[in-house]
Amino acid sequence: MKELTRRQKQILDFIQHRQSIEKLTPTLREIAAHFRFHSPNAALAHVQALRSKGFLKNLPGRARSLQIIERGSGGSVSWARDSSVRAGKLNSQVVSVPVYGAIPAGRPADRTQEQEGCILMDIDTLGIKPTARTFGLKVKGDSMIGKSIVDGDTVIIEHGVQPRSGDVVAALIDGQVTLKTFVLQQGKAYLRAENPRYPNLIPQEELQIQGVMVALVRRRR
Amino acid sequence: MKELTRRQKQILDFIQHRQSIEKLTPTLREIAAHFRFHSPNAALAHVQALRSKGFLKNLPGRARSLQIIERGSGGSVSWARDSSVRAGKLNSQVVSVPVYGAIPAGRPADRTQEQEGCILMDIDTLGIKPTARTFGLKVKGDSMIGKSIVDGDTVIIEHGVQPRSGDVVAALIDGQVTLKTFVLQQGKAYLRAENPRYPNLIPQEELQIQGVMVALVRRRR
DNA sequence: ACTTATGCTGGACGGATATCCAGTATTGAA
DNA sequence: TTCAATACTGGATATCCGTCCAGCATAAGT
Repeated sequence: MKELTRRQKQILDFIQHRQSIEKLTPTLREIAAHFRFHSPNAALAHVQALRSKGFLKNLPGRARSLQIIERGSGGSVSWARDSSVRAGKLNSQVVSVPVYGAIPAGRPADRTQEQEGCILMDIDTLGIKPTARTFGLKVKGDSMIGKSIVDGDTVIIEHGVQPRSGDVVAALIDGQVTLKTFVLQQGKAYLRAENPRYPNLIPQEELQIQGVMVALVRRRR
Repeated sequence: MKELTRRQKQILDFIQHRQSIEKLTPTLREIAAHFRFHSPNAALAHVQALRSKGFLKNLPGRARSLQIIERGSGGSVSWARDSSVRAGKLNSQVVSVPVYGAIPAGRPADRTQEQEGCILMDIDTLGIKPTARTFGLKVKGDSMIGKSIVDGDTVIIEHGVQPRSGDVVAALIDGQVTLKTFVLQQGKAYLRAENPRYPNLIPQEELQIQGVMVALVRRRR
C-alpha cells in the first residue's frame, strides 16, 4: 500500500469529515475553499493522487461523487463523535431497502411502479452489505411453506449473486416473480416449490433468477 | 403534518435508499431515470413538493445537495434510539432491540448477562412502538414449526401486553423460556406447541407469560 | 362545466462542476 | 547541477445539474 503525504491525508480527512457531518461529499471547489486554494485544480491534483493510491473512487464527471474506499484496519477515527453511542450497536449502519409487492417482467430496474414502501434495518441483522440491487419482496401465497415462508412475509432479495443449491431464489416465470428453491442436481438446475400442492419447474431454456433470499421479516398480523 | 402522496413517498424512499446504499444523493435526472421520467422536471416537481411539506431540504442550486429532514415521532424511546444512524425514516424511528439467547427466570430486567447482540429496525417494519420491555429472542428448536418459526429465527417479543388466543408468546416454564401458542378455550388458558412431537402445556397454577411475539427476523445461514 | 390537484413531457438557461492544459515555486534526492 | 516529485496558480471548456416556463392529461370535487 502506497502511503499518503501529509497534505493528502488532510484532504482525505476533510472529505471524510464533511461526509460524516453533512452527509454530503464536498466538491473540488469546496475542498479548495477550505484549504484556501485559489484554484480547484489544486484539490483535483490531490484527489487524483488519492484515487490512484486507492483511497477514493468516483463516477467520472459526476458532481459530488467522491466515495471513500473502505479498508480493513485503518483505524483513523480521529475526530469521530462517537460519544453519542448509547445502547446502539457500534460499527453498524442502517440501510433502506425498497419493498415491492410484485416484480413485473423485464429488466430488474423496471420496478418503480410496484414499490410499496421500504424497510430500514442494520446491515448486521440483514446479514449482507446491501447494494443498489437489494430489495424486499412481499410474499404472496404459501408455495414456500416447507421453508417456513408464509403469505405476508417480506423476503430480502439480493440481485446478481450466483445461487447455490438449496438457496431460496426469486425467479421470473411466465412474467411473474415467484419464490422457489434453487436446486442443482447432477449438473441440472431446476426450481422446487416447497409445497406439495405446487409443481416443480424444470426450465426449458434458461433460468431467470432475479435474486437470492438473504433475510426475512415477518410482522404479526 | 401534511401527508405525502404515494408517488411522493416513492420518490422519498428512493432518495433514502440511494443515500443509504451509495452514500450519495441522486440528482434530479437520476431520480427521473429511475422512475422512467422523460424530463428532470417531473422529479423536480416531486422534490419541490417534498421540500414544501418539510421532508427535504437542499442548498439551492447545488448539485446533489438534497438532504432528508429527520423527524422523530416524538415518543421517548430514549434508551433505544441510536443517534448515529445515517438516514432516519420520516414519521419513523430506528430503534435498537436487544437480543437474548435465553431468558433466565426472575425479573425481566435482569437479563443483561445473556444479551447476544441487538437489532436495529424501524418501528414501521417492527409493527409496534417498542417500549423498554421489548426484546428479541433467539429461537432454539423447532417446537413452533407449525407457525413457520424455525431454529435460528429471532422473534421480537413485547412484554407486558395481554395475549389474545392464538398469539405466539414467550412463556416461562420450569425456569426456561419457550415459545408457545397461547390458546384460550372455554375460559381456560393453555399453551400449545406447534409441533406434534411436543406436548401441550396445561398450567397447574398460573401462566408465566413473558411477552407476545410482534415480529420475526430470519437471516439466511 | 369549471376548478383544483396531481403527474408528466419538452425545451431552455445559467450557474455549478469535473477535468484538462500550461506555468511557477519548493523541496529533496541523484 | 539536474531531475523528479510535490504543491499550487490561472484560465478554459465541455458537461452536469437545478431551475424555470409552457403545455398536456387525468381524476376528483363543486
